[in-house]
This record gives sequence, C-alpha cells and structure tokens, in this order.
Amino acid sequence: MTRRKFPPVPGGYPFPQLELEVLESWSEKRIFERTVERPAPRGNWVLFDGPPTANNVPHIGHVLTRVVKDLFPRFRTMQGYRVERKAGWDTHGLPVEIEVEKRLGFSGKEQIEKYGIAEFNAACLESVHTYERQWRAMTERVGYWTDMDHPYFTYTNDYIESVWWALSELWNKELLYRGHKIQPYCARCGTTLSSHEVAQNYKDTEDPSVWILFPARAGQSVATVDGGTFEAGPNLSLVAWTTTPWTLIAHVALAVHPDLIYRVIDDPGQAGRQLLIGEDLGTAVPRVVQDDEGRRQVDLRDAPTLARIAGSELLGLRYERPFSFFPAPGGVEEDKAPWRVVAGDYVTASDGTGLVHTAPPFGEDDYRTGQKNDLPFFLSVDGEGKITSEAGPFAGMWFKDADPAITRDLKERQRLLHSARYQHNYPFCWRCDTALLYYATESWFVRTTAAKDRLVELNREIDWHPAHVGEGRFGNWLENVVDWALSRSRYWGTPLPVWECTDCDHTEVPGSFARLFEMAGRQAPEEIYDRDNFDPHRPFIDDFSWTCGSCGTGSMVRVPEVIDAWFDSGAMPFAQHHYPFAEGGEFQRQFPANLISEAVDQTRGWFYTLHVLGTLLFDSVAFERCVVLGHVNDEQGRKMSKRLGNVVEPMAVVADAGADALRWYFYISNPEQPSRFSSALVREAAQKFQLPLWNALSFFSIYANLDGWRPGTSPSVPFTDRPALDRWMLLRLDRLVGDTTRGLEELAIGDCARRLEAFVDDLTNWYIRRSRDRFWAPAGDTVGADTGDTSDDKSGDKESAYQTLYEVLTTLSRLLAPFTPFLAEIFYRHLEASQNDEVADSVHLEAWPVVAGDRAEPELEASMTAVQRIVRLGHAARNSHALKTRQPLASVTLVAADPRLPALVAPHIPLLEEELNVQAIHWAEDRSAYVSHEIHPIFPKLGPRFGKRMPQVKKALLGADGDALAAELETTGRIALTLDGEVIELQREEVEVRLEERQGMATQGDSELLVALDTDLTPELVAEGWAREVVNRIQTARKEADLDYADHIVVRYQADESLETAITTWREWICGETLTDRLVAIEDAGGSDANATPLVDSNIDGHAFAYTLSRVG
RNA sequence: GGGCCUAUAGCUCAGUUGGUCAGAGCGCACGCCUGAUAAGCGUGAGGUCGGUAGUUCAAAUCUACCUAGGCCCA
Repeated sequence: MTRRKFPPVPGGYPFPQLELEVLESWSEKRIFERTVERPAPRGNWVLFDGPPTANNVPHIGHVLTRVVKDLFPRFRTMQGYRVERKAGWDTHGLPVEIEVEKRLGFSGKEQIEKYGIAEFNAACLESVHTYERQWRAMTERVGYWTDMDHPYFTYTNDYIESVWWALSELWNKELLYRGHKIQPYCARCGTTLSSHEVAQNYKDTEDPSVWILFPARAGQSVATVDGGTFEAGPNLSLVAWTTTPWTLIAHVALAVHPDLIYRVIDDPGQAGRQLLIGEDLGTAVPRVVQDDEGRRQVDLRDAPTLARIAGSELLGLRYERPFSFFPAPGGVEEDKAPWRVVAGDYVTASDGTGLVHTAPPFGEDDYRTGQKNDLPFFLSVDGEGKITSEAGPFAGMWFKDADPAITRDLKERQRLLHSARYQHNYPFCWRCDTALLYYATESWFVRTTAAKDRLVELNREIDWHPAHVGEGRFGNWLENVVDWALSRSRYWGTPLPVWECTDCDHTEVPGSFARLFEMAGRQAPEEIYDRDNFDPHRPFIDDFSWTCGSCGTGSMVRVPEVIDAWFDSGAMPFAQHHYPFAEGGEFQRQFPANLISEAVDQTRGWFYTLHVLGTLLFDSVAFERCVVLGHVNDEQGRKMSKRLGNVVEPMAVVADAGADALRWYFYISNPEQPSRFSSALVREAAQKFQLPLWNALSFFSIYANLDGWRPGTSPSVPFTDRPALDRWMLLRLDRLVGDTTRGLEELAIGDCARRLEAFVDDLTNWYIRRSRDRFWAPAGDTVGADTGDTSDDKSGDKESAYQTLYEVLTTLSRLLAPFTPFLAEIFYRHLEASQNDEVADSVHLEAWPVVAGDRAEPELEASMTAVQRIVRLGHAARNSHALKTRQPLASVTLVAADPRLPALVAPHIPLLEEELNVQAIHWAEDRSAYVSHEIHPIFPKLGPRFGKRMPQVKKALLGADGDALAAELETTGRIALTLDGEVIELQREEVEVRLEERQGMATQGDSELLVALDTDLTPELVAEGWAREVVNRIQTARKEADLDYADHIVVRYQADESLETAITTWREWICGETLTDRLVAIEDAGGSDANATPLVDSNIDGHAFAYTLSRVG
C-alpha cells in the first residue's frame, strides 16, 4: 500500500486563489446539480429567490442577501432535503426605463414614443441582460448556489402569461377595478411619477401663503368647552391656510381634528367679525390692522378668546365656499352636503390654523377625506395643467399662473384674511423642472382592502426574524392596507390585459394568450411562447382589437397601462413555473416557501406583494418564515451611494479577501441589523476565524505526514480510553454540532457564527496548543506529554490525539460547509478525499453531522473551564512578577473560594503543571495566609425571598467578619445572620464567597480563585530554565535555516561554565526536542562543518551562548 | 407628520426571563510564547450602557418622554 500523504497546506493568505480552483471543480463535477438531483429522503425544502432588479451593478448589500439565502439551502440539503433553487430576474419597470432613457439621452415620454416603443423596449431588454451578466458573475463568485442556467425572467412570454392569469383571476373575483389615486404628476410631461423619481428633484421654492375666510351660515349653534352654546352666524368666519390657492376652486370641505380645541376671537381688522382658529397653534396667523397707531401686522394667536369649542363639536358646521363654479350635488341630505366641517386625523395645530382646506383631486388626505364623507369631486385642472372651463374667468390658465388671479379675486370679495409668501421644499419634475402637482389620476387597483382581515390573519402564521417586523412594520402596514394601484403609464412592463369597449362598458380580461387570440378572432402562432412569433409587450399588444360582443358596435381596445413591476415579483411563486399552463406540479411542490430572505426595504415591496398574491389567489401564506436583513452601510453608517463616492465594489473585496471571508463577516456581524461595512473588517473577520482554522489544518497535516498517520489504519481508541483533553474536545464538538444544528433551524445566524468562532478558539488556543508535544513526540517516547491521563501508553496517547483532531477537523468541515463552502471543501479534500477515493466528490454531498449521544462526562467541561481559568491567572501572576514562562518554578499554590474546586481540577494537575511550567501544585491549607473573605448575597436566589430587605441582607453580610462567615459556611454549610433582631439562615448556594488577596505575594486572583507563585529559584530550576532557552535558540535557528521538520542536526556551541553545566544536565532532553544528534562544544567538535550555519552569538540571562548548527546527512 | 428599528470602550459588536464589580475582537502601551500561525497569549489604560423622568429591594435590560441616525410611508 502506498503511503498517501496529506497535501501540503500553503501558507500566506491563499484563499482567493484556492476558491477559484474550487469553483472550477464544482462546475466540472456538477456538484450543485448533484445536490439537487440525488435522492432526498426528507422531501422538498423551498426557498424563494427574490428576483433582483437587473437595472444596476450589484451592491455589497446584495452579497449579504445572497450569502444568507445560500446558507439555509446548503444546510437543508445536507440534512437530506431537496432544495431546488431557480434564479430569477426582475426585468420590468421604471428603474430600467430610466436607466435606458439616460443612456439614450431622453427626457420624456414624447421622445420615447418618437424613438419607437418597440425599439425602446428592446433597449430595455438589452440593458437588463447586461446587468444580469454582472450579477451572475458576482453570484457565482461568492458561492451562491442557484440555477442560473434555467432562471426565470419576468419579461418572458411564459411569465407574462402567468401574470395575466393572476390578473384575470382577480378580475373574476371582482378584486380588480378602475378608480382614482392621487399621485405625483407632471402636467407638462403628462405622466405620473414614482416616489423615487419625485425624490430626485426636491427644491426650495416660494409659493403663495394665504389665509382664507369661510363665513359660517346663519342659524347654527355649537356647544362650547365650558358647557355653553355658541351661536355661529354669518359674523363668524372659519379660517384656513393654504399654499395652493388654485386648489380653492375645487374646495369641498374644511377638516378639523376632533381632539383639538378651537377658539372664537374678534377680528382686530374688521369690527363685528369673529374668527375661528385653532388653539395653541405652532405658527402665526397674521392679520394687518389699521388703527390709531397706524398700519401694522398682528398675530391672531394673541387675540383674546371669546369661546372655546372642541373640534368634535364643529363637525357638520356649514359655511360658504370660496368659489361656486361647480354645481352643488343635487338631492343630498343636509348633513351630507359639502361645505361643512369634517374630521381629519391628520390635522394638527403645528402649522396653519388647525382647519384644513380640502380639495379631493389634489391631495392624498383630501382624497380620502372626500371619499369618507361622500364629498363631490371637482376636477378643476385637466391633464395638461389647465384650469377647466367651468371656472369662468380662470378657465384655461396654467394652474400655477392662476394663483395671483385667484388671490386677487378673494381679496376683492373680502374672503382673504391675509396673504404672504412661503418658502418650502417642493418636488419638481426631474425631467423638465416643472412643479409637480398631486393629482387624481385614473388607475387600476387590486382591491386589497377587501381581503384585509385575511391578510392580517395569514400574517400571524408567518415566522418573522426579527419578530418585530411581522408585528410592527409589516403588521401595521397590513392594518392600514390601501388598494394597490397597479397602473403605470409606461412602456417596459407587463401590459395590463384589460380590453374595454369604446362604446359601452363591456370589459374583457383574458387570462391566457390563447383566450386573447380567440377573442380577437386571430389565429395564434405555432410557437406562441417564442418572442419572435408573439411579443405580448407594447406596442404589439396594443394592436389587438376586436368588435365588442356586447354592444356589437364598439371596438374592444386595450387600456394603455402596463402594471407595477412589483406585481411581477409577487407573482414569482407560480409565474416562475408558468402555472397554471405548463403544469408539471412544480408549483404545488414548491409552494409555499419554507423560507425567504431579503433586506428590510422589501417589507412593502416583495414581502408584501408575495403575501397579497398568496392570500388573494391561493388563500395561503406564500412563505412560512422570513429573515429580514439590515442594510449594509459605509464605515460611517451612511448609505453607500455613487454621489458620496463611498460605494464598495463587492468583487474587489472578494478578490482581495476571498468569498468565504466576506461571507463570514456577514454571518458574524448580525445580518438582521444594519451594519457598517469596510474591507478592513472583512480582513479582521478572516483573521479571527479562517486563519486559525487554516493553521490548525496545517499543523495537523505536517505532523500526520511526519508520523505517517492515516485515518482508519488503527483501531478507534474508545472514548473512555482517551485522555481528558481529548474527551473534553470531543464533548465540546458534540455540543457544537447540536448548537449549530439548532441555531440554523432557528435561523439564528449570528449566534451560530459566534459559537463556531469560540469553538475554533478553543481548538487552536487550547486543545492544539496543549497537545503540541503529544504530536511532536516520537511514537512510544513522548516527551513531556502530560494530558491528564495516567496511562503510560504513549503511542496510544498519540493515536488518540490524531484521531481526536482528525474527527474534530472533518466534522468542522461539514458544519462549516453552509457558512464557508470553499474552506469547508478544501478541508474535505485535504483530510478525506486525499486519503480515500471512495468518499463523496464534495463535502456538500455529505450528510449533516448528528450527535450520537454515546459520549458524556458531565463535569469535564466545567473542570476544564476551571483549569483554563487557573492557567490564565497563573500567566498573569508570572507576567506581573516578570517571571517568564520558560523559567520553571518549584510550585504554585492555589486558593479557591469553592471547596469543590480541588476535586474538580484534580485530573488535570499534570496539564496545569506543564502549562504553568511548575513542578508541583498545592492547594492552600490555610487560605487566610493568602486571602481574606467577603460573603456576597446571590441576588437572583435571595431577591425573591427577601425583597425589600435585600439591601439590609447585603449590608449585614458585608458588615460581618467575612473570614468567620466563610469558616462557618465551610463547617456547617450555612450562615446564621441577625437581621432586625430576627435570625435568618442562608444556605451555601445562596451566597458567594469572594476572595480578597493579601498584598505582597506573587499572586494573581479574581474573587473566587487565587494563584500564588513560589518564586524561590534553586540552581536546578535556573538550569532547567536555561535548557529551555537553549532549545528555544536552536529551534529558532532551525526555522531560520529553513530546515525540514524531520531533519536531524548537529549543534556546536560555546557556553560559559555554569551554562555548560545546565546543558550537560539537560543534554538528552534538548537533543530530543530539537532532533539534535550531537550537541557538542565547539572546542570538542574537531574541525568545522562547511554546511554549518554562521555562528550566532547570543545571551542567556547574561551568560554568553554562541552556536551554529548543520543538517545531518 | 406616522410606523418600525438602532444608540454599550477610540472602532466593530455581544450582553438570556430585570439580579448588583459591564464583555469580546481590533487599535494603543507593556510583556510573554512560538518548528502550525500575513500568528497566538496575557496584563494595562479606555464605559455617566444616547439623555431625562419613572416602576422595582434591584434597570444596559421594563415604561414614558426627549435627542441623534437608519428604513419605509406620508
């Protein structure tokens, strides 16, 4: 049998390069595909891939989403589930159009239509594919496994047909209707703008600021706050403030907040007139008065109150409207008539007068108020921004230009209290710089309000992480759900499949292409899903028209809109499978998703649209669990943006640090929280995790190769026969397996990552460090190996060490596979594939580890924790007394508050002796020589018992003689204490004994444990220390000479007499440690060696030591 | 203006059901260790736990208000 070595582990930081090799082999061996194709005993597990919008280069935050979405499918796959992963691309929508418009230098729909809708859409498609390629490169490089060769694109015929099917379903359920929505609108461009378009061009601007008088009608009375009655007649004018006088033509109501208090005051500017304004207003209500003191401006807030009236009492109060161009609605009951006071919970006293002028076509609040109160809807401005013909003298004016004329008219009719100018921030069209108006436009809606209760109910079934999103952000959103405005007056999107008759109100919503062709009386092409034969996009779809089957005279013409691209993405659960047309059962098998995950901004985006469509179409949640990710910001916590120039290029980070490092960084920094990203932090993450792990692999490989150790060649050492250190490590591993499994099942990413990191720390900085000598020792002749095991079987000890470390590393490679898939794969190859041709082609084809449960040793972890603590204190004691670790000491004395500690630590005494480099360890017989005692109450235990008396208990305990109490506790197991004359008894578990170290000793301690060093150095101890120094010098020289680990050497040296004595005493040990065949004084060496290293002059504790070494053979 | 989140060491972040000297890493200073180690370990300095008020025997933790930042929506 040929001896197969473990492959060499390259040094430095080889990860980026190694990852590329791993990627290549994954692709060659079709590893991802095989994880999906192989039998899945536990069935399907589903993650929906939220389609990224392919309209921009990937942001570092997109890497976060992708690596989180990769984590769970990899985990579930190893657990035995089949996780089909279909990539998807959200391809439609305004962002894509804007990107293309910019590239083509367009600034409006006119230019697009001149250019040609077909050509424009073709350009959009091309743009989408350009970005898709970049996304694909990023996705592959970070190891996100998804099927990008068979992705879904929202622009394909299949996809669009499924979306049509959904829309027609909604239509059939009467959940699709045409209505009004107030939207930001550019009258010059004739189009509505989306919110992010609006956000692009806010400017400081000056508008009119006018206070309008609304005289109350005669014969009304209202109750005042103090219980009286106020007669509201024509002498009383209600006052409202507006910055858009042009909307007064459409005025229908004044809104007040029912909970605000309003005041009646005398108008200082006109005798006999009373005014109604809010109380405690945040801004002035100016009024120009003319009196003996001349003309001046006063603030009506300072005017004395005549009566105080609650807003709720004002409701229904009638008054005269400012303009009466539009006819009053006929036949309405008095209390439903317009020009009355209505309630608006959005009304505040912070600006204006506390009464808000309401014009339903021109504001969201106004519109809703109008709807709620059955108020008329006077559309006084047309789609081109002109005042409509009803408005007499103002008809035909550009709406903004009407402001001065209207103000003048009001002033002439004494309806104007005051007019001024107002500076504020207002949105303008980003294309043409025209002031936008909030304008009621016709739109198609999904009647989500009809399903509100069900939406809320189903949301309760969803397991949100973090939970507050489900209750708060998402839950509140559902509680206040409004109908979903679907229409977009644009080009690159799924056309709304609604055909209307030009003559009657007949409407058709075909739910398939076949149905459309049938309705239109056309022959459907053979390959209807081939875009070359049939393109359902505009402009082609707009050609479909036929004679109305209802009235027989009109033409059925498609409505001009395309739909909100969010509908596309919400439709992905079924549209990606072309449900219900191409029915292979995929949709049923893959719905709902077990998990989805995206960033928090998707709450009202994808999470919402998925939920709405799942509820409306299938009466089901679309996803059972959801991990909501925080945003990745720059180092200062600012959003990354091109404008700020703080964008981190993901591929640059990956090229520098590797995908695993980046992945690990995202996992370890809680992904549910917003994070501050910098590439330095990625390097730091790698330094804390990957490098130590990599070094552990390197360590193992070097020694296993030196010893010719191979897995499986020796019988497995039974757990109970292994040394304590090994048993401890294995128990630690078992716990890690359990914790990681549970953590991933509970979606606790950060917790898992932190536990893995803590484990790696224990592995490298405790287990391996403490085991180093066991590996280095020649088999059967272990030098200095003290592992807490009393067995003399040193070769067995070494075998146990190898088996233990090997098991830990191979198990780790599986646990790490979902997190750092590249590193895990490399571990697998080095440790397993290199040894056995029968193993799987990838760690990702392996099963997730499970704990067999046959290993247990309840006290071992606790005892090792105590040992680690003693070691830490011991090192600290040496540190503070300048006693370096290489200097052996005769003994240390341990002082413990807890009497159980000596027994707990007993099995590890040899380990402690070696780690602390002392020859003996004692427990203090008389603690009081080292420490005094303080007895502290344990609050969680005593708190419930004593409640308010806790402070007294504490005082009594600390006020008493601590040493005496400690002694009492030790002999009787309890403490009797007098509290307010009452004797109380405290048990040992209810108090904590703390140690206070006495000064002036070589000690280091915390409140429970103290380590005291015996600092007497005998000549023998000094000699041993020197021997260690000699070993250190030789080892360093070996390393500098670049010798192989196994090379044997000859050392020639010069030393003074005392040093020479030490070397002679320790010669055998020094030679063993350093593989020195001959350790000789230069004068005895007999000639020089041409291959020897240059003579090094050094110094050990002031004793000259010069040496040179040469390789043997 | 509304909803949700965040605020803990110079920086990045942990911190269980409230339980009484508040934790890690990085950085800094000093030291140690090293034939696995662009390394590791230890010690030290560094905190009014954003602020104010409250609940409680006890608050980083619960409540209210405020401040700053983020996201979404107006």
